[in-house]
Amino acid sequence: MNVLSIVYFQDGSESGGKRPRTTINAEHLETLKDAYKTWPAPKRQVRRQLSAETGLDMRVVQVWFQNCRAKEKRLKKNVDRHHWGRLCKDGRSLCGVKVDKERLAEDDSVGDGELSFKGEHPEDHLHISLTEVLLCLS
Amino acid sequence: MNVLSIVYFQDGSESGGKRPRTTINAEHLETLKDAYKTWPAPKRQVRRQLSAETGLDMRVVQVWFQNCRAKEKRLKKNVDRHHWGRLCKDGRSLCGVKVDKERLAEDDSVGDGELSFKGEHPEDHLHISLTEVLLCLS
DNA sequence: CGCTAATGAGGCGTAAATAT
DNA sequence: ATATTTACGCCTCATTAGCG
Repeated sequence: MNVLSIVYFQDGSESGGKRPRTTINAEHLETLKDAYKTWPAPKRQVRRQLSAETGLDMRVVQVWFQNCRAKEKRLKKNVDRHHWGRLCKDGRSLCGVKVDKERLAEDDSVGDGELSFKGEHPEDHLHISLTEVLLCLS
Repeated sequence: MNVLSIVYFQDGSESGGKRPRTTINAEHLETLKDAYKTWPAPKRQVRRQLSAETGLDMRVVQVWFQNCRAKEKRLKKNVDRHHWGRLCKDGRSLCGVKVDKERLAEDDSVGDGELSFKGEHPEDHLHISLTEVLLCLS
């Protein structure tokens, strides 16, 4: 049962219909993420500052923090080995990444929760944490 | 609930029918391929720029990139190390994944072009190919 | 013919909207 | 504030169809 809601914009004017989807670019993201690190649930005043800084609507900023908190929580659940194990189960794919259980890593140089890549050339080598991968894959 | 969308053609006319096949000439191709080299999956803003630059409809540009990626993938059998190297170059981040060149994998059990994950428990272990990761990250 | 522009189904991520 | 749902944009994949 969808109801057309009245949306109050920053300038005080009101408009019918939904707020158009905002695209948060990399620059905005940097500012927001930075703020999030030190204060994941900022009060109105801080949000106002962020809003002015980025040019984003205060409501947009608020929703972003809400979603970011939700995502972080979701992510923590994902890191739970049970979830991870479930994703890998039976060689099912995760975001197109197929798991090959027959070829498990047997070395000890790779720490827990880490991914290592060994390419043909040294500059191709890579070491990232599982959390980062999940962030990327999520 | 799908709704038949109105398609706006290049000449400005609109119709619910099919879009006539666009002929992408050599000049367009050069621009697009050039852009593709540095960024195979451009965002809306870039596509808009390309669209304005060539005179092609934004949708046409988007489809071209989609088809181009599909073609590249179709043709690519083995991993192109240059592509990988370019992505990791200078420790830049890709999709939020930071590359730590200081922590290269030194074991030999991980084959070329492969990623290994070693978790706390055996069932958490994972082995995926670089191609799959690239596909996922692309 | 081969090549490729275009389509449609289906999935994913996430901003926005709504419910609790 | 959190939890859930909805809507949108973009992607892939398989197919279809138009042009040289």
